[in-house]
Amino acid sequence: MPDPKLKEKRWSQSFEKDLFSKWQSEKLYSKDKLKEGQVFVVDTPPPYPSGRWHVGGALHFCQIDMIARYWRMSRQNVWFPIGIDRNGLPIESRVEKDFSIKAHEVPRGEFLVKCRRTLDKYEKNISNIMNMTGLSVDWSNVYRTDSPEYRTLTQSTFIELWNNGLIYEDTKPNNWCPGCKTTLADAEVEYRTQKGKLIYVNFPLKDGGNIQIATTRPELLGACQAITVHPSGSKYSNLAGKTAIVPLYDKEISIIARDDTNPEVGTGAMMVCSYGDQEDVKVFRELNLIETIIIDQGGKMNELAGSYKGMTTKDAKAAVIKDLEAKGFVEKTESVDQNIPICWRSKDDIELISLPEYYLKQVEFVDKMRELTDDITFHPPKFKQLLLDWLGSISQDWPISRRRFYGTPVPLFICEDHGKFAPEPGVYYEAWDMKLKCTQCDKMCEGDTRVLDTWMDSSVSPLWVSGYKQNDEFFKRSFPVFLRPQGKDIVRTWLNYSLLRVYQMTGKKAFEHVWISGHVVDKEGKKMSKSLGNVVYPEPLVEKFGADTLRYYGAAEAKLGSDIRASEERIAGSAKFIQKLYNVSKFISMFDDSKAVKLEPVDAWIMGELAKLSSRSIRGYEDMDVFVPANEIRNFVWDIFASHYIEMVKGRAYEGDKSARYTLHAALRTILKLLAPITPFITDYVYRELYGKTIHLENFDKLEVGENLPTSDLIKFNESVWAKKKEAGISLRDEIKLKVPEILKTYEKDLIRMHNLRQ
RNA sequence: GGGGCUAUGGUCUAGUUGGUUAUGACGUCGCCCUUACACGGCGAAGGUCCCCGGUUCAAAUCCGGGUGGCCCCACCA
Repeated sequence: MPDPKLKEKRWSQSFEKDLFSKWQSEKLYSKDKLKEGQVFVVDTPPPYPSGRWHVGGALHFCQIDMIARYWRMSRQNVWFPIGIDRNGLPIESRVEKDFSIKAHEVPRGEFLVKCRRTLDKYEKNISNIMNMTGLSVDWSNVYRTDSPEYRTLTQSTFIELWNNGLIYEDTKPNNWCPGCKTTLADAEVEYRTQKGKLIYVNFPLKDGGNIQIATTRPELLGACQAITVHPSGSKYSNLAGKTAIVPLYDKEISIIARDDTNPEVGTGAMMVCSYGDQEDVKVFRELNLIETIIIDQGGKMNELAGSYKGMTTKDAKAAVIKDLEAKGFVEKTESVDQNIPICWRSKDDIELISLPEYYLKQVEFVDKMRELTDDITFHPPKFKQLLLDWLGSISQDWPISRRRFYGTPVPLFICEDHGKFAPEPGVYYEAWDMKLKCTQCDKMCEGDTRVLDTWMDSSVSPLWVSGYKQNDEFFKRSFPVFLRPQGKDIVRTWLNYSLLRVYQMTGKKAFEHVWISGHVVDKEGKKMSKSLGNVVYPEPLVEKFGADTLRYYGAAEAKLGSDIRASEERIAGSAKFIQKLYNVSKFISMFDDSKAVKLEPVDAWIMGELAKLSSRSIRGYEDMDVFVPANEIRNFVWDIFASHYIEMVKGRAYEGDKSARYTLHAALRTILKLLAPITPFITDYVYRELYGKTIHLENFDKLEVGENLPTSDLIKFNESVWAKKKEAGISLRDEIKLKVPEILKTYEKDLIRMHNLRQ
């Protein structure tokens, strides 16, 4: 048996580290390597370092890397940048937790330093995992959204929009998180279901009698300004125009007829308080009622709540119910399921409070956004609907200011005489900590103390990575961005806001393609979370199985758009394939490569099958679903190439047959290249050992698709011979008397030898 | 309340425009160290393709209804 060129007995993940440092020192993925002409930019999601990454984050980026690697081998000029998203609430709540402090209670500068250091710490964890898993990263070009340069871009876009009137300030009721003490956008609101109490309260009428109201928010009684009833459909319709008295507060309010009060719901009469829900907001605005805010910014009752002052809303609710019951106002109490709006970060209950905030116009852009989506290819197509659903639900402009600290400062300054003004764009303004001369007088003016919603930063990432306002020449070659890959959970935020912002700045769609993946969940299909204790971390898995195994698992486990259930058992299964690939390579490495010659029939057959494999795999890659090539290649390598072709051709290969040796190597090169985006380590290892250069700068082979291939007949025949020998109780190398069927006559020579057939 | 997605052997998963005995993996059970590989080879068992109805010569695949799961939206006071 000839000596294999591949010396190692088996593939070991310990070879991976070496290869990764080679890639880095050879600058394989460097931005400088880009050539003239169009650049295919991947708007890689900048991960947020506010905690340890679980295996889902790692697999998500591996998949994105596979796509980027495919396009790099296929279209060459691919820019795959890595950024880190570092602004906003997540890091602030992390720091508040880690240091047991409240952001509002420590000096701002000190708090910012703590945030930055904590970000650095968690960022290391992420970059470490990115390196371990073999991402094709150019670390010399990493960007951070909290850098002065990036924040300058965010501020420049803000200033331009402000000057164009697309950003305005207004005071309107908004989602308020009492824990974070800031306004939130609708996209930052989540919902929690809970059992609540529906209280039926009798409101006395001024003229005698009662009107009954069902409410889940009795603590808001003090802010009650009206009662509405349907004008005709309700038993209370005839009370419209009368006056009722608010229990406990002895305040007179009117009963008003409104078409949109559903007579079927509750008692048919609704109390309107500022603010229980969005419906209250609407009624207040339309009826011009005077707003009474009885919950303060910390989520506690204020003096307008009377004797309940200082209580949390929860305590106040209990106290109010008790008092109502004591005084005989309560008719009955029912238990109901409620959907409570909560903060995406702190999970505190959200209250509706009005404060002056800055808004970016989005309502008037919704139709345009819809139009843009028609010109973008979604992978998988079905997830386009996620975006359309969200667009359909947009009913108000985007509040973009946050009363927080670690974010891009609102770049506005306030002149006592001339009002607010925006400075010149193109420079970074730490507005809360500086003064600027008014544009119309000599006064030095204070800057706004608020910061921008994080999504104001991350939504311009497509502009940043394509060189907008930094490098006009590069921007021309790379915009619109070729691909936006992201998870389905941030469609309503990152995707939606990016399309909006980029359209507002450029008048164009941000992306040609959008790739949206499912989640990685635990083995029962549940979301991973620390509180459930079901979090799987990637580092031990990489150490145990290697990056290629984990990556292959991430590609082959589920079709694009489906969730992946993390399972160590199944990762172990992927390791087997990596090992199989190594063994096949090692076998072929026993033989010298050979020039193309006239191929023997069996060799021509496998080249035809290889061409089919190649075209199917590439079709999968072009659809950006790595599931397809991963499984196609596996099935081919294992079930056709190794089991049948290699067995058939072995004899000739040992004898030095040129056709066999050429075909073995040609097939191996094609297989390795097709697999290189998914398993970049083992493919590069073998390619370098056997062919003397890196695989990652190669192109895919163009092969002629074979037709009328005898594949199924060959497989069937081989299986029948194996079965017969087994039945006869003889070894596979023993001779057997068997005729090669007519249809396989062309392959007779190799078949006779493979099975030791006696004719 | 509305909408979307989904439902395939013990577990996970494929199935392009409907077409002969439904894919593969993991696991299970036999037999085998056959000159790349025992993290292997060969073989086997295991499925009413969620349920009901319809279209069709023909449906896991299309249509309608139902049930379960996941997700999104919404003003149930």
